[in-house]
Amino acid sequence: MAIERRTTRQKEAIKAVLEEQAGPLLPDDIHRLAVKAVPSLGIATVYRSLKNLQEEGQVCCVEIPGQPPRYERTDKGHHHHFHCRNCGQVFDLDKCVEGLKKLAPPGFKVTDHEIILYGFCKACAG
Amino acid sequence: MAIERRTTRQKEAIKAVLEEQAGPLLPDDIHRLAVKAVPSLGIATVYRSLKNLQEEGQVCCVEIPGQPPRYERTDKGHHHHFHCRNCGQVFDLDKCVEGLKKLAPPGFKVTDHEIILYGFCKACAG
DNA sequence: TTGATAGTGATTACCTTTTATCAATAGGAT
DNA sequence: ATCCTATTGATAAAAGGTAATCACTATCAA
Repeated sequence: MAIERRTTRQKEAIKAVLEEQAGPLLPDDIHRLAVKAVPSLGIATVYRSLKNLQEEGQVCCVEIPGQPPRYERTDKGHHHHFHCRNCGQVFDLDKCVEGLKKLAPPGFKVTDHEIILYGFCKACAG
Repeated sequence: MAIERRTTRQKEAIKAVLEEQAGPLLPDDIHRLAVKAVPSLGIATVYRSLKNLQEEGQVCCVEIPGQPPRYERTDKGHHHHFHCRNCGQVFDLDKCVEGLKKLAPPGFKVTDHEIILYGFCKACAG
């Protein structure tokens, strides 16, 4: 039998943080935000909950090269990311581009792709 | 005064490996290949040489999300990478696409970008 | 309300990649 | 050939992020 899942304030707080936020968050970010709702929340619970939410398909992992994994909801559809070189925050980009598969050499099979833009976000560019 | 640099068989072997290879390599890959020329070569020397070559601008770092850094020559110009989901090897893609800056929201300043294609290389797709 | 047990929090252990250490080796100018 | 010292190789240790441990707490079916 599968393990019985219980509803806890901790899990609800973590899910709420992920619902509210537009872009992907670091475990530490999630912890810092969710602690406002549940002051006793420990970082270990954040990691455990993220793992469970991933297994349940509610959350997925976003990796920016050279940085630890971030997490976001899976219900946002195909999109990419922008990484601000000043504040370090990651933003969602809802559009994509054409012709990516044509970049691969003949004989290569492209299954998916990743696009990351770097620069300065609105707040940091001003 | 700057530190006097000496030419050694180890450095030459590491540089030769990077010259020969098309795509970016892991430190372990470089070590495995360069050991053929200098059997005594230690992994520490690979890391040291890569650091020096980076400072000298001859080598740069390529990061695939979720993987340790790879290294390649800097003289290849603007290009992107393909990561084979079967053999794990990384290949260079010499073309790029248009319209990337248009993906960013108004007010964002895009300075550079990264494109990574995933799938199966010619050998693994066959 | 109670009891079985899933979940929590603090901490330690872990894993992987990278750097520091240090005695020994080997460029290369003289 | 000699000397100075940059470089090396083996190893230990660091760094960063994540998972395991374990006693305690809290959920929720009965």
